[in-house]
Amino acid sequence: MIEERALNFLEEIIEEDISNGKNNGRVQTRFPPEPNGYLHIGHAKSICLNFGIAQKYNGKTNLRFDDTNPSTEETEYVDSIREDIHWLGFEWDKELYSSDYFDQLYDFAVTLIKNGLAYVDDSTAEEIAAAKGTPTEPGTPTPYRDRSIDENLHLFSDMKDGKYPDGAKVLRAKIDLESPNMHLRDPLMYRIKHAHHHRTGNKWCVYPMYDFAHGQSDAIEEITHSICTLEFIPHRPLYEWFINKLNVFPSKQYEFARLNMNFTVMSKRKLLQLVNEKYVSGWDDPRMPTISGLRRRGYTPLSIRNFCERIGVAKRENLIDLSLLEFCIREDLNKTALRRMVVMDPVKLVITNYPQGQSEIMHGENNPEAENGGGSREIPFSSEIWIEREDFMEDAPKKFFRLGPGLMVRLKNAYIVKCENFIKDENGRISEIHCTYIPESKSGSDTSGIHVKGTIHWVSVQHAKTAEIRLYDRLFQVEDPSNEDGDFKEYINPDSLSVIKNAFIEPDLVHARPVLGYQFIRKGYFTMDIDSTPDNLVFNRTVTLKDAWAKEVKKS
RNA sequence: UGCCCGAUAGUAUAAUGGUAGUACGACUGUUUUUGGUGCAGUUUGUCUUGGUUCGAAUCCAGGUCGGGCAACCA
Repeated sequence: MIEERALNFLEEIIEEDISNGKNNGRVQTRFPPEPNGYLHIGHAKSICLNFGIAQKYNGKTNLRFDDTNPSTEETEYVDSIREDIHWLGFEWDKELYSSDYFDQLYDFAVTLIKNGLAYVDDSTAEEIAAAKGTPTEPGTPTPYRDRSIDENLHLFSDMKDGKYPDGAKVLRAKIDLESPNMHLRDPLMYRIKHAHHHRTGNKWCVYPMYDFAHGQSDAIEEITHSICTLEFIPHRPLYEWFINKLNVFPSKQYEFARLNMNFTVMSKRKLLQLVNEKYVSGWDDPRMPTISGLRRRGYTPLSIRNFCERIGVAKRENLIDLSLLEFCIREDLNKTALRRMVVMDPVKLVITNYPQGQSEIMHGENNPEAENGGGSREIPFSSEIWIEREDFMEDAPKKFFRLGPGLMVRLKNAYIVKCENFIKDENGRISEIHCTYIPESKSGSDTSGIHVKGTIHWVSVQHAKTAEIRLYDRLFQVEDPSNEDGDFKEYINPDSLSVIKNAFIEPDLVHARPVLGYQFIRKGYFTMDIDSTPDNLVFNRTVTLKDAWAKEVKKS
């Protein structure tokens, strides 16, 4: 966990409320997703905020599905949302649905009608929009605004009873058509939708709008602090108007700036497009900023919670650097990931003075950050090994601390070798590197007195197994795809996924398990993908290691 | 050209009238059997113009810039 930090503005408000004895010091929050898509890292911010605040101030958090629009909502999404919140490490108090309150909301609407504060409007959507005016011009009443209470009561009842087709009528609050706040210009409360609802089935054909459901749901649950994102600020007066006119529990709404991250998109609508149009394999594609995508990519719940802590909470728009998220996962995985050796772009290295056909067992620490190295695993060594092609250069520059003619390196967990020769194929490509090894330089019992600058990873040819490795990069080529000209999908990074079919892996990795994080030494952090089978192991790259050499190369 | 919200290093976020700090990034150096990790250090900031005050990032006024608001979406 992160050490103590200054309170964010919401915590300041809450501490003040508590010290003023507001709600008897009770703190109740809620996380209110609409089940019309998968949760993403932006939701994680909201989850950590709502659940975190409740934990911190001895309160509780409800999970409430905001399911007032039957045409977009599905139980698949409900299930994924529940799973993701649990995986992040949070437990909700009550699991609730806005649809639980449909009867009560209907009664609220009737109450408002009876008080002359709501009316049934037969106008079309276009007519209503036109009569609302514009931000700079006041709205005008439609011909139905002054219907009698009795008529409104009957019409609304008939709406509920299915006597009208979709769109024929709506129920509107009677507030102020000239308000500078557009949300107060007689907002819609109910619309007719003859649609099947994932929970209430065909019971209803009228459904409340968000604005008539959200605040009252908060009130019913006696939510003390209703935390939402900035775009709902102009809704707050309406939120309070309903609470006031209905004389229900006075929940208070507070708004913070949603998370934006560079090189990705964060709207459910856009993410759904990527899924539907097959730019990615699904909501849980490891390139997606969804919780399920990050999970499959190898991110840990702790890393995401730490990230949400570090980005802070405020009211100004922000665009968070992807590098902070990457820092958080490296920080966590560095402490826990098992170190293994994998060669992805192999070239053969032959040790000419090591007896052919002979092999020996080396030992490698599981994790140098852990106590006692986290234990060790066995690594077979022999006279022919695979190394990375990029670890050899025919004309090595001065600062290249790897292999080249006459150069020496340490083979990780094994011997120091010296390059004596190399062979090229007919295309001029290096096909084999010939080295001699120094028998006294064995790891752990090195008496050679030789110090080399570089250490490289390797896998014994004779003992190597293979695996499929999926390398991921940022999904978009530009920092803020939504803010570019044209369709955001034009900016998808064509190299966001590259697959290596037959990487050579050290034998111990056949025991790899999903969920665990691995560090393929010098290559990055990896995790086993759900597509993996014993016959075809598949690993996803979670994130690369920081690479000072790559920077050096880039500079020149 | 209405109403609302906001503006502190490259990116975020503190300082709540009294020394502008922290994290990430970038850059140095150091350690290292991962060019990883660790450690040490450097760099860069209060949108603007006035005002109040002994003192302003903070309070006030004007301006500038950014964002939001006119879905039978949430």
